[in-house]
Amino acid sequence: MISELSFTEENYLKAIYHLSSEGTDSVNTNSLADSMSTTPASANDMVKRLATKKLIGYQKYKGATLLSRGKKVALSIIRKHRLWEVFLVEKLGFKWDEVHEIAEQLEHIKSPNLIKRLDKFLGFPTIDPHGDPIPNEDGVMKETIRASVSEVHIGAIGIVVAVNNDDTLLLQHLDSMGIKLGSRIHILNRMDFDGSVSIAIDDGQPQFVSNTVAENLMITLIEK
Amino acid sequence: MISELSFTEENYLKAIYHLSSEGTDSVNTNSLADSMSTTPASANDMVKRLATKKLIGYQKYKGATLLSRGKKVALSIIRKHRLWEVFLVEKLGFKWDEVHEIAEQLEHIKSPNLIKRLDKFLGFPTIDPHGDPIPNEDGVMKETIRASVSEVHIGAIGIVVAVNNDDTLLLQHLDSMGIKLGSRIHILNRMDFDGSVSIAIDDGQPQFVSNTVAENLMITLIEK
DNA sequence: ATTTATTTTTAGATTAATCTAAAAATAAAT
DNA sequence: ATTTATTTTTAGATTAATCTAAAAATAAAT
Repeated sequence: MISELSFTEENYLKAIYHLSSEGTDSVNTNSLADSMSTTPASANDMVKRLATKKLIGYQKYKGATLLSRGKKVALSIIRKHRLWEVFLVEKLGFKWDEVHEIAEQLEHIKSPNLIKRLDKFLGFPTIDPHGDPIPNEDGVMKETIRASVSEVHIGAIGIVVAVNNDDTLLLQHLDSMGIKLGSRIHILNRMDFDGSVSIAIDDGQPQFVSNTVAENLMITLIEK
Repeated sequence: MISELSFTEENYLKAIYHLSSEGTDSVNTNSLADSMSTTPASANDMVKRLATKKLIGYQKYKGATLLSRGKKVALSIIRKHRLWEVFLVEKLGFKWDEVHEIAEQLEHIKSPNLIKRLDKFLGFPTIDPHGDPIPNEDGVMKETIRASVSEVHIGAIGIVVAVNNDDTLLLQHLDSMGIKLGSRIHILNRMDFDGSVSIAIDDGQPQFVSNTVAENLMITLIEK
């Protein structure tokens, strides 16, 4: 068993997990400090502490890597975070972009039983409102494929996870079409001559989006 | 506005609130330390800190009393605690006696919006699964009347909040009748000659309990 | 009214988590 | 191959929350 960790320790493990899944295998002190909004000195202290607890591997000047125990903790935090986000959006009616900060707090509640029951209450979701996969109790999660509407295959279905552009006009256009983060998009057809795409939003009527819109609209593919 | 308080500070304020509502107006260091499972020295340090933050009044050797700011914090923690308990029992199917520890953690989540939405989701409950009243946003709560089944008026409805006796036979008897903490009891009739009482448990069929049982069964009255 | 017991406070330490400033090690540039 | 820049680590401090042991104040007992 892993002895009680502090919120801070849990947050560091989560940060190391996220940083190491973004390419680099070994997480260096500066980027860790950055991601935790603290100083390299503090990050270094914490890395040493987590290493003595055998949660991460660490050699001076060589960065940190999660050990299996640490990875298990990180994934359980991520699982809790994402399940709570589903709860906040689906049950309490929060919007997609309001839930992160609250889930950052809720993810540290310690009670395995609570999470089991919450999971059941929510109908065992496998994806969170941001389109990210929810690890199961063993830390296993579905791989997700993230792509723009301009590049996915015809027939694909995905959840809008980002708009690669914060142009107000584009955002207003998406809004008027009923496209928002979390919308379910079905790719019906693509015109070769101009790259415009025919899509159905949340199983509604087919609509056209221009190539420019399609390029900026990021989705994660979900299984049909 | 009240600056961010630590979990510990919030817990101390809550403890002071509970201790001062149990009779004594001014809470002495030893009982506070007791209730926080810590040493008088620690409690004394915290009392001094809360006093400099103007959350409590404190004079050396004279104990602590909540100031209005401190009382407001204490009541908001209690509100959150009790709302989460309702959630855990009614939505997640926890039993009455499993929720306290989890609610102790959830009560410290900071997001007024979350609590507003949770309150709505739960249907604006005014009483928690233990029969304790839930303060509203302004810290106002219904007064609850706690009495034994042997003394309340005919027609009263209450929630079982305690059994004044830990005799195994009595507990087994209650169990076999389907009476547990949190059960809703409707008092139908009382026999004058022996004090036995006819009750309906959770809107079920009328059943008789002896005067001895009735005397030991504590309920809080709820509005009809 | 003293003595005795209890309660409360103070003094001094400890641990987790943080910081700044300086030193040491590594990586990049000429 | 040195010099320069960057990254990482160390040293020493700080704050919150805790502790033990001793001192001081208050309350209870004779």
